[in-house]
Amino acid sequence: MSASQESVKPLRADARRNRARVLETAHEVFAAEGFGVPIDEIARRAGVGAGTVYRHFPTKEALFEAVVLDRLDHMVASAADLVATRDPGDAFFAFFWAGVDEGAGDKGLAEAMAEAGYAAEVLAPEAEKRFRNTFGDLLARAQAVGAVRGGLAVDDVRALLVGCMAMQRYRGEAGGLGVLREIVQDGLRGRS
Amino acid sequence: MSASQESVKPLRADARRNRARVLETAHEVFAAEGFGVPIDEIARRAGVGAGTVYRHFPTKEALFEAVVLDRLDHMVASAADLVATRDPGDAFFAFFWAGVDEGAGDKGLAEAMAEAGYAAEVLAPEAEKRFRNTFGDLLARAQAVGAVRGGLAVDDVRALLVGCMAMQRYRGEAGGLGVLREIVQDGLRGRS
Amino acid sequence: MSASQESVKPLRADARRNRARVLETAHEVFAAEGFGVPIDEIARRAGVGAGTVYRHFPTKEALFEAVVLDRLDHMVASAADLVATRDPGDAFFAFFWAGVDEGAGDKGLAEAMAEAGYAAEVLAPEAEKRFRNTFGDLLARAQAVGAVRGGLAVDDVRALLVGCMAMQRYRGEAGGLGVLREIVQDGLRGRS
Amino acid sequence: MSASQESVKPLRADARRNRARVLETAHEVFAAEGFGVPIDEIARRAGVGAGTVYRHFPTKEALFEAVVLDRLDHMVASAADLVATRDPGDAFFAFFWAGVDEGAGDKGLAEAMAEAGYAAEVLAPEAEKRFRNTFGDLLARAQAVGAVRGGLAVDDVRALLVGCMAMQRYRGEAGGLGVLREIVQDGLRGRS
DNA sequence: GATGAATGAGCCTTCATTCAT
DNA sequence: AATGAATGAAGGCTCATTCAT
Repeated sequence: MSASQESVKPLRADARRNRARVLETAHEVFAAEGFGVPIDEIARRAGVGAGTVYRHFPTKEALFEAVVLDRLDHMVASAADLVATRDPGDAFFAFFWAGVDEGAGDKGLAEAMAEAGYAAEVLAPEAEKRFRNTFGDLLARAQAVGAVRGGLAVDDVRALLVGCMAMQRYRGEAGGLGVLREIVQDGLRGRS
Repeated sequence: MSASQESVKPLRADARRNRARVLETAHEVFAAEGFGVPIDEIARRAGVGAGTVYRHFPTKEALFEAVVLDRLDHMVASAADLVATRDPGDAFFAFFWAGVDEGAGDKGLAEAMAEAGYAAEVLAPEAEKRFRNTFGDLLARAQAVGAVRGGLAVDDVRALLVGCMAMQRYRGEAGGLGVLREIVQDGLRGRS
Repeated sequence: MSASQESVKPLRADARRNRARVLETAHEVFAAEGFGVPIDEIARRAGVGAGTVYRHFPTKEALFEAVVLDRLDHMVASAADLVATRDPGDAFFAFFWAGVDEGAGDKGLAEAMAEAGYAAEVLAPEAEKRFRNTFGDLLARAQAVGAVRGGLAVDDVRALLVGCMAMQRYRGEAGGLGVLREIVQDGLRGRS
Repeated sequence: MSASQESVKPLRADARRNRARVLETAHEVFAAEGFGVPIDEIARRAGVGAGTVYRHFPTKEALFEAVVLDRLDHMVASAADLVATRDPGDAFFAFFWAGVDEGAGDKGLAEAMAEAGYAAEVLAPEAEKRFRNTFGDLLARAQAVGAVRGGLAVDDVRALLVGCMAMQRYRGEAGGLGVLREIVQDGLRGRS
C-alpha cells in the first residue's frame, strides 16, 4: 500500500492468476497425496510449467508452506463468524471439529500439523501463531462459561487436534469418529 | 500357534547375527526417520553392505514389515504378563499406554499403524490380527469388570491408539500427554 | 496410414534436437553393443544427462523400441524406391540383402529381429507388421514373375533374414557372405 | 601322480562328482536362459553353494567356456560314428543338422557360436579347432564324392551353421525349418 | 573342500531444481 | 513472465566374486 514494503511488487494480472491457480492446485494435490507428490504433477494439473511454480515459490517446501499457511488462515478467519454467531462452547467445539475434518480430508495438512516441533511451527510460524491465538481465545471463552473444563492449555488442545486428525484419517472416509468423538467431547467438557 | 514360520532352515550363526543386527538397526533407523530412509543408510549403520540387507529381506518394504511385525509381536507378547499379573483394568490400560509410548518413540511404527487400511493391515496382516485379538481380549476383560465403558469396539481402541500416538509424537520427547492422558483415560473408563 | 502418431505436441526446437540426438546416439550404441549397454553410456555419448533420455523415452526398452521402429521404418521406406526403379526380382533381393547388411552392422537390431515371438513383434509390433507387409509384397511380386520360387511364405523369408544376419555378423566386418550369398540366392530363386 | 604336472591333482571323488553336477546343471540352465542367468541360479539348481561353483570354475565365463567346450567335443565325438556308419554325404549332413538342432535347443551354445571372432574361438579355442577340423574332414569327404558342391570352405559351413541355428531358434519349438531346410540342403549339394 | 553369507560396483529410474527458449 | 527441457544426485535392487565358517 505504501513505501516500507519488501516484496510486494504487485504482480501482473496473469501472474497473480497463475499464482492463485498453482496454490489452489497444490492444495488439492497435497491434500490428496501428501507432501511426497512430485512438483511436476502439481504443475501439470495446474496447467502451468514447472518453472512457473518455481517463479512463485522458490522451493517445494515453500509452496507447501504457503498452502498450509493458507489453510490455517482460512480456519482462523472462520473463527470470527463462530464467535459472532454462537455461544462460546459451541464456537469452540465447532472450530475444533471443523479443524479435525479439515485435517482428515487433507493429507498434506495433517502431515504439516502433526510433525512435532517441525511442520506448522517451522513452515508457517506466523500462521501457526495466529492459529494458536485464535484457538486460545475460543478456548478461554469456552472455559469462562464452563463449557470446557479448566486445566487445559492451548497446547493441549492443539495436540488433541493432531490426535483427532490422525484418528479420523485412520478411520477413513467411511466412518466418522463415532464413540471416540463423544469420548473426546466429554473429556473436553469435563465430567459433570 | 507359534509365530509365522516357513521353510525353517536354521541360519548360520554369523548370518543370524547379521540378520538380527540389520533388523535391530533398521528398527532404530526407521524409528528415528521413518520409512523414508535409504536402505544404504541402514546398511551403513549396521556395518554391512547393502547386499546383505537384501539377502535377508528381499525388498525395503519387506524389511520394514519385518520390523513392524517384530514390534507388534513384542507388544502382543507383553500382554501375557499383563494378564497374569494385573487386574483386567490395569492390564488394559498398561497395554494401551505402552503401545502409545512405543509408537510415540518410533516414527516407522507410527506410520505403519496410522495409514488406514494400509500399512499394518497390509504389511503384516497376521501380526496386525494377533495384535487386534490381544487388544480385543484385554478390552473385553476390562469391560467385563467395568473398568472400561461399554460401547467400545476393538476398532475404536485401535483408532484411539493411533490418535494418542500422534498426540504424543507431537508433544515430542519432553512432555508426556499430561491432561490429555487423563481425558482419554476418563473417556475410556466412562463417566462416573 | 502414416506412421504412428499420438498427441502431436510439436516439440520445442531444442527438445527435438536433443531427442533426435539421443535417438541417433542410441542407434549407434545399441548397434555397437546391443541392448545390454547402460543408458548412462548413451546419455554420456549424446552429451546429455540421463534424465534427458528419460524425458524423451520413459524406459530403456522404450528407447530401444524407438530405435528398432526407426530402423524398420527406414527399411520399409526404402522399399518404395526399389519397387519404382527395379524389376520385381531385383527389388526383392535388394531389399533382402540390404536388410541383412543392416542387421549385420547393428547388434541391437539383430537382437531385436532374432528373438522369436518376442523382440520386434512385441517391441514394435506395428513396425514389424509394416515390415512384413512390405516384405510380403516384394516377395509376391518377385514370385509372380518367377524371380523367386514358389512355396515360400513371408515367414520363411523373415526367418531367412534372421539367419543371414547371423551369418554375416559371424563373418565380421571383413568378409561378406561370399559363397553363402550365392547359395541363399540360388535357393530363393529355385533350382534351374 | 608325479612331479611335472600343473593342475592335474586328481580330485576327490565328491569333488569330481560336484564338478560334473555343476557342469551338467550349467548346461541345462545356460541352454534354457543363455549366458545371462545368475550363477546363483545354477548353484541352487545343482544343489551346491556358489562357492563350490567358483572352486571348480574361476569365473562365470570359465564355466560357460567349459560347457561350450563340452558341447563341442560331444559333437566332435559323434562324428566318429557318423564316419563309420554312413556314406560321406549322409555323414556330413547328419552332422550339420544335428549341430543346428543342438544350437536351436541351447541358447547358450547358440550365443557362444554366433558371436563373431569372440565366443567359441575365444572361449574354447582348442575345442573350436577340433570342431572345425572334424567339420572340415566331413566336408572334404562329402565333397570328394560329390555330395557337397565344391567351392565351400569350412568357414562357410561354420557360418552357415550359425545362420541355421538362428533361423531355427527364430522359428521356435513349434515349426522346424521347413522349406528353408531344403533351400540350404540344395544349396550345399550344389545345383544338379 | 563345501557352504552360503557378505561385498560393492553398477544399473534403471525418479524428481527437485535450474536454465535456455 | 511462462514454459518445459535439462540436469544430476540419489535410491532401490542385482549379481559376479570373495571370504568366514
